[in-house]
Amino acid sequence: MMKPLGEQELAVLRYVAEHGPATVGEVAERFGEPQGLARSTILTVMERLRQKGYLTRRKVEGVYQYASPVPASELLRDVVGDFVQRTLSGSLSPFAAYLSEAEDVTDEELAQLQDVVARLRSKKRKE
Amino acid sequence: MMKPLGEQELAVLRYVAEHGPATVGEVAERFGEPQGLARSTILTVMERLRQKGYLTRRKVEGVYQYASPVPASELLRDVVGDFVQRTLSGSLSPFAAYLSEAEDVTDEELAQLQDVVARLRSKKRKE
DNA sequence: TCGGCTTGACTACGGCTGTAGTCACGCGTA
DNA sequence: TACGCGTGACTACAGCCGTAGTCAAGCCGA
Repeated sequence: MMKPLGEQELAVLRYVAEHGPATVGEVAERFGEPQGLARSTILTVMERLRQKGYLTRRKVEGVYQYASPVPASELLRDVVGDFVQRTLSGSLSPFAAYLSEAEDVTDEELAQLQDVVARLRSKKRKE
Repeated sequence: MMKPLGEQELAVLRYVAEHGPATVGEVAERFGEPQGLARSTILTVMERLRQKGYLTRRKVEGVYQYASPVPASELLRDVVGDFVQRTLSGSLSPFAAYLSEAEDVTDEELAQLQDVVARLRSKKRKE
């Protein structure tokens, strides 16, 4: 079970996971400010993420550098898994239904999906 | 934008959407009790869902029958869409990543996915 | 040396969600 | 008729999350 993450929390976590180790000041400036978030807000969120184990920090030249112990891709994969389990009770059909209505699937995403479906099929055959 | 739904709220909504119109008493008995939820809890949740517009009700022989205005499948599809937008900022890659690790994809789900990917491809070609 | 800016810890507060108690009302039965 | 039971409205409360102010300490430049 993942500890639950709020929407904003995840957004911040993603930012940190994607933009390498960063200080609160950096995140506040580059991520928070554009969205009108106060520095203290970013600080609070990051500290909560650390408490939940999603971020670690290390003092470098007097200031804390925060980093995600897992890469962003893995993080998001887990988030999706959690969503499928908790919210869809494990069923993938709703996803398929969503996809079939989805408007803007990029070529790349489509290719990824196709690839993964093909892989699942061959795995299935082997079983 | 969907009004946000809590996890439990969605579970109840799903139950009602899938098991036709039902009274609070019925939902409490068949859905709530097995999970140790008090009748008043179910009532509160259902009323909140109604306030948010996810449920409607109609008095039938003195008692309210609650129903979902949209079928469960559509509901879940929208929930997925909302998740993809809000949480993944519209990107499908994390979902592909999840799938490639997924353990228990049923034959049926796989078929659905394959189908939908094929459909997306042909649609793409036409554009 | 002193004042300002950066940093970090603490505190706060409102809203949403999960959970539930309580109370009043109406209907059916004893 | 009086009581019990199902039903529904209201109230409550704790936890989590989004948001932020404030304060103390340290560092750097005037």
